[in-house]
Amino acid sequence: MHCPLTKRWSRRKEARPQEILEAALEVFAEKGYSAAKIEDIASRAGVTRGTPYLYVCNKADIFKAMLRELMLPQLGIAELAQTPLEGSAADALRHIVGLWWERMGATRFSVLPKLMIAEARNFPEVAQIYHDEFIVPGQALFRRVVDYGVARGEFRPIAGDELVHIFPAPIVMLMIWQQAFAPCAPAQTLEPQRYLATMLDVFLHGIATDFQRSEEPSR
Amino acid sequence: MHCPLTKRWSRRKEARPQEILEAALEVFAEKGYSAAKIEDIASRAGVTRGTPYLYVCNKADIFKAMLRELMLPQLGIAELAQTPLEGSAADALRHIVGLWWERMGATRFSVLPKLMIAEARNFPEVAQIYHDEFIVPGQALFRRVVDYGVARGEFRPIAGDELVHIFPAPIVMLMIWQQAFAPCAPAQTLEPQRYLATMLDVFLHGIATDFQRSEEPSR
Amino acid sequence: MHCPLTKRWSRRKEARPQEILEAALEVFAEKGYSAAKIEDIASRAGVTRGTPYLYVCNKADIFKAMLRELMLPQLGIAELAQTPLEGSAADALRHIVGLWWERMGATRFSVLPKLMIAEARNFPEVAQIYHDEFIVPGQALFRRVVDYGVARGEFRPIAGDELVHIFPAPIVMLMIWQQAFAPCAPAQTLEPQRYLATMLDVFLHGIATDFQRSEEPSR
Amino acid sequence: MHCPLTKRWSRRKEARPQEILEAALEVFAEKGYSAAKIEDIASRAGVTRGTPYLYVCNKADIFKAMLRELMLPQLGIAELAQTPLEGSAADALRHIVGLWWERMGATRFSVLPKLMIAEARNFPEVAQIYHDEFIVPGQALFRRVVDYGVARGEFRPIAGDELVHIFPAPIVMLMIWQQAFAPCAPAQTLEPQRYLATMLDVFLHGIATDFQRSEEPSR
DNA sequence: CATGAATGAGTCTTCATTCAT
DNA sequence: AATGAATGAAGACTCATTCAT
Repeated sequence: MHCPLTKRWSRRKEARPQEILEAALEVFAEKGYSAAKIEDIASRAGVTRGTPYLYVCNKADIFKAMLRELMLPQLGIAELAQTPLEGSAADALRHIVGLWWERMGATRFSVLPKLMIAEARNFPEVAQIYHDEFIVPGQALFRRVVDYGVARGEFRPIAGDELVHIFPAPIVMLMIWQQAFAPCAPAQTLEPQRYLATMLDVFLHGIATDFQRSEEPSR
Repeated sequence: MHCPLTKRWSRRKEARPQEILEAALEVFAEKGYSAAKIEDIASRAGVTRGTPYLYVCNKADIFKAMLRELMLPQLGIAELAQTPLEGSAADALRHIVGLWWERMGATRFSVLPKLMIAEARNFPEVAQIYHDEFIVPGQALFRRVVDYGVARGEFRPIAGDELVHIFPAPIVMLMIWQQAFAPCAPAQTLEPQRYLATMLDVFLHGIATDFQRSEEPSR
Repeated sequence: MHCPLTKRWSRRKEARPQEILEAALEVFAEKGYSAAKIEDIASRAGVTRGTPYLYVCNKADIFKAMLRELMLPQLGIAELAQTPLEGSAADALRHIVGLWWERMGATRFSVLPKLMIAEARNFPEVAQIYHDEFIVPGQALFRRVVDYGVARGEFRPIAGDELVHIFPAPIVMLMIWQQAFAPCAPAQTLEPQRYLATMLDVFLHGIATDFQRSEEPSR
Repeated sequence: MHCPLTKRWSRRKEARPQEILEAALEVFAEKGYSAAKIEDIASRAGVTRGTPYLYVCNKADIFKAMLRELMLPQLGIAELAQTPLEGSAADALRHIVGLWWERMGATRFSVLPKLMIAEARNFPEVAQIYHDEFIVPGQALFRRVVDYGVARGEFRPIAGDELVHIFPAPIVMLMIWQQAFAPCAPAQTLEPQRYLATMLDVFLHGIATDFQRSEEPSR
């Protein structure tokens, strides 16, 4: 028996799918895929058990839809990859890192790496999409700037295939830290801006040519 | 059934408990905690459903025991942390990275980061142990060497609190890559030795003093 | 919501109720009662989920209404039972069988036996109606003709209580065969007219008096 | 919390599957496939919800297994089909009908026709098995005897393809009557032996040659 | 009248856990 | 010590039914 004192529900056909995927993002972020319960997602979206099934066909589908339709489009990697390069390559890298953090690290999307790491093996096709539509374009983005810097004589020629993995690693690890381990070290707060600045400092020094280095001291 | 806080599965019969934890490691690595089935662990250990419960009181307990009693001890972080420092700090860092990869990255323990990232929120007390007994000593290890290098005039004085997060990130990401995403990019094989060498090259250049840098070119 | 015992879905708007019952007939015929979905019925009737409930108060009620108000009236058993008997009883039987097939066996109502057989136990009151309004009058019809034939000296006096079950059995089985098993034997097509002729031949020979038999060879 | 005063269960590995299929037979017979609940089957077999899944993989599988492993083998149609023919064909038919009733009509297997009629469309592959392993051999059995009777001059040459459907129809209908409609007509009890005798009388007269008929009066 | 979003009771199915053997 | 049959709580999913629009 329900309590008829208030509206039981209202029609939200337009908004519902989005609301459900947002709720799914939160719950999957907290529990991981397997431990998440549909009912948790539903109630966090303000609906009941059956409602998600009006929009998706099963649990795996919620997961996939959340990644495909909520996360990847809003990260705007592809678009970012086409910004014209002009001026200092170092500045371009700083700019990209800043944007990336703004769009992802500082948002609810910062769970994405954690989620994908946890579930890549259980959802190979989702992992593939993440790889193809996020990792690869992200690496290409860095690659482009690094090559540009090398061409300008700003950066040393360094093994690029490895570098595109190495460079983003600290940024991704920062997201993961905040998602997973921050509560374990309440004393030690990692301030993102400082962290990113340090990381950029080290990396830019690390790949700068000697000429550049003597000229342009660490900001 | 109570789960005593002390070591809970005494070694009743030779290798059995060890075998179960090894099997648990494999299965948890593949599926994650929630999706792993006790029966899978049991049969991979060559026993049946009921047997794990002779040594462990529930599923969570297998997970914790595997981490605390199988993984952490064998990584030998604490011991590593006490190696005497002499000679070049850069060499010390290279040595540590090499050892770390050898003991962890190249072994079945390389799933540890993935597992902990995935389950930290669901097992806060395990995450705490991982943090206290692995992350913190690991960071201390790096910190010690970096401070040593700074004292020697080899490294620039750089924000250490951030650096100890930044430095290990690419190494951890390499483990995660191999565990989670390598199958997504079959063409692109990441050769660990090259990867680690590149990463050390960039980092050591990145934190070297200008004096060092002109004197000792990137190996 | 109450389900009144009287006709419960008044014809509010022209043909709608009829359409829904026709659709229900098709869906129940295909799936059986339990496996049929209201939505299937609705969409086959060209309306949506909620519409049937404007005419009917629940699923069971659709089933009952379909049987009572769509099928039974159109079979016209009661009316058939009053045809005057004159001339040969054998011809009367042939006539009745022909009519029966025409009105039921060759129409969409030929699912009726299958449906009732499947659901009699789950819908005892519907089964009772089917029994009282279809089986009993049908048997009475045969009984009347058989008695007439016996009185005329055309048929042997045979246990009538059994005969009225036995005689219709092959006709009913033909409907069932076509509804349920025909797809299992695509090679073997059972031609109804031949089938009914053979059945009549056997039965009429079977109940004919010896006198009749020698006089009037099988049609 | 369960009541530990009595054994919760005992191991019945050998007997369980059989018990579960027997229980399934009863429940499916009462409710039909869709309306039957696994839990009903389980509790009728004296076990709990989960136990059937130790032996079958899902509900459809219970249904199929019950038909394939419990019913069809015990009906022994194939074996029956090989009894040697000697003496009167009429006697052979009487014998077969008697055996058939004994083995099927008078047992719990008499629900088989009802079940198959109800579910043939939902389980086409089961219907096919029923057709191939029960209907076809059964028809072949009758065909063989009828042909034998024709060869002996005992029976008229009659369209055999139809006859093999027609002849068993009243027997099958008797089973169906008892399963589905008997409760609708409590006054009218159909005594199987009388029914079968009447049916045999009519049929044997119906297919007898005139010569036979004058010679051997309806017992 | 009709719609169709939402509900939530009802089932199937899984699997951690127990315990008689 | 080990087994594995059985348990039963938990969770995914369905669908008859309601009701705001």
